[in-house]
Amino acid sequence: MAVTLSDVAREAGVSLATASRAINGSADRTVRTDLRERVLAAAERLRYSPDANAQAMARGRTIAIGLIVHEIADAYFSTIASGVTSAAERAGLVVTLASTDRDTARELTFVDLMQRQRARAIILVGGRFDDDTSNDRLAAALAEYRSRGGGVAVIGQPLLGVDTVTIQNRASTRDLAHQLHGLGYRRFAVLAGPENHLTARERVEGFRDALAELGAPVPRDLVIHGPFTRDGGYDGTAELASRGALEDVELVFAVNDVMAVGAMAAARAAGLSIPGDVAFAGFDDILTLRDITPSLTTIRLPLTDMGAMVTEMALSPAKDEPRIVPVDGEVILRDSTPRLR
Amino acid sequence: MAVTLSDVAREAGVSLATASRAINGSADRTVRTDLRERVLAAAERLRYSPDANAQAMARGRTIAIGLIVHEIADAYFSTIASGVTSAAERAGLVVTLASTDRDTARELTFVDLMQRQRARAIILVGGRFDDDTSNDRLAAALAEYRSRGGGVAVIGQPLLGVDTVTIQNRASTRDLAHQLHGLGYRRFAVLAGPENHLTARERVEGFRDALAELGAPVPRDLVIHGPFTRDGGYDGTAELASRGALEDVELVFAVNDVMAVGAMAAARAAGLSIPGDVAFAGFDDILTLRDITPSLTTIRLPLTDMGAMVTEMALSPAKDEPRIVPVDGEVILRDSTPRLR
DNA sequence: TTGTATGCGTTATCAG
DNA sequence: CTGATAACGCATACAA
Repeated sequence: MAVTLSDVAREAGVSLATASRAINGSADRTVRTDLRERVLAAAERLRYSPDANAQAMARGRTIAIGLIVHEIADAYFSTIASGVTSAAERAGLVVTLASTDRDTARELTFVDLMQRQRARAIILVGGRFDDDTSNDRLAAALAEYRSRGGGVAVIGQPLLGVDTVTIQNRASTRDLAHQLHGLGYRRFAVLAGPENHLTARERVEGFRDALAELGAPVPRDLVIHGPFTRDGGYDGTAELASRGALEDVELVFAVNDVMAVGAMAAARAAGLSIPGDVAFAGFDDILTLRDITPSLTTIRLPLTDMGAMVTEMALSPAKDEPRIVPVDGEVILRDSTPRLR
Repeated sequence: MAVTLSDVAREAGVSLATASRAINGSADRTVRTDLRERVLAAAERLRYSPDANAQAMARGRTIAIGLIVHEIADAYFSTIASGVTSAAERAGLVVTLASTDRDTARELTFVDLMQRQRARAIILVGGRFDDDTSNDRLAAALAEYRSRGGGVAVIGQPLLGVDTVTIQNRASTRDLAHQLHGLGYRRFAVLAGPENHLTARERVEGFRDALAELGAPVPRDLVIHGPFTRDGGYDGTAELASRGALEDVELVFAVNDVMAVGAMAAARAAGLSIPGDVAFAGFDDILTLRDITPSLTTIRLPLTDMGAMVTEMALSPAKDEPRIVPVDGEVILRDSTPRLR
């Protein structure tokens, strides 16, 4: 059925080996021009399509890299994914995508799957959880994958023993806290995300620590935990509103933008005006932020670049100690947090 | 280096064939229990990981499906992609992702790439362009891929000769036009997207035709063409504003949501209030819409479901005529288009 | 039920 | 520079 390289060779009147060399045509152009052209013509005529699986077998390496994200429909992840696909294309590789829906068990399953696919590298993106068991399991799986020659790089916390692009969460939210304080804000609430989500936790800690030092601590009961999603932001704010807490709060900080955006929707639904009655700030600077009103103060992350960066790391050797690449967030003040006093 | 099935067989003291049968363990459980267990134990001990490429060769089929989208960072595509990855996971398949940046040439390249990967199926999502040459070329590539046993399904216009999930663009925008007319709107402008983009064109035509029939035709100079992106919406609206055209216009219809959202940002930048000075409507009902203000009137598409649907089509036989599955859009009236008179 | 032998489509080794 | 031929890792007819 399928036309193979042997067919091409026969059609061109050369040996299999010559056909292979002519078509691959890599570094060693050790094939006579007329033969090469005959082979190429034959391939064209027969509509030959090399079998990547067979090539992978013979060569001992594939052209695939695995990308594992929490949720591809989320703007944060899809933007990073865009950076990954671009970098992969540049490197002549294809990316195999897996979306775990934040299920650590599924993460493990997908690492195994990529392993079986003999992917060149695995890229894992998404904050880790405070769960030693699952982190250790994952670290072990990745270590084994690496021991078999695969490359690994992660965007998240550097606790998997592999190359990591890590966001300076604490420093960024400290910075944000200082700037907001400078604008006159003193009474804050925090939509803190899941308690065991390390990214969320770091962001909260940086924010609260800085504010405590500044003499404007965030009361414990104004730190609301919930899902790291839009609805998490919405529900958390709805809860604050129903408690009447928002009347005393000047600014709500959500640990990521989608939460902040959901939070603003909830505030509006509760009849509050933004930023008149309450101000908001987020984290990530996802692209869709440009178009929400009022424009949201946030911390910008170079998401696409991070995708490209993590891809290059995953593909480069680095045999020694795991490399840690810190990424700074840049505070962007916008209309959602006007000067207060 | 790598541990192979032969290693497992030797370790378990059985033949290669038995080891294969024990580990694959498919329909025919034709291997004695004690042997099977010995093999499984050996595999576990040796940390055996089957080579998917070798399996693909031996079996004659892979477990990969190819997904080609215009831009994975776009909410429309990433939501569909989410539906595809879910459906693929359910089917025990992995998805190889390619983002073309709306480049038809690259689309062709990726089809070829998926072909080489011997992907089980190819899913192509994104509106076609009015460009017979590139469409024909693509159709030919897909036909060849199918003739080699691959499945193909598309979300877009049914002009590639393959199974297609097609959005009822005309009917949907006609419906929208009627409803807006019913709300009292008479003077419209349209952000029409690229002139050669078929989805954009269909949406514009349905909208304009209906309005013409209703006696409220959209003047040609209020139909602005531009990119199918957020910035396309922004720039188109900025142009309308700078021409002073928005003073006479009651409602701006953008052929997709990201354009509408960009358009609203531009209107605000021009000092207009929404919907006080001008109303807006979009198309797609992307998830992020929930959180923009005012909430945007649009036409809802079941994006995730469409992703699942197109995956199932691509994976199912259907040897006869290409199947066309129409998807209806549902008009959702929101705050951006209040009753006018 | 198990084992042997062959083939899958390429690349790479090693002679000519 | 070219051509046999042996891998690559696994599945599967066929034989035992």
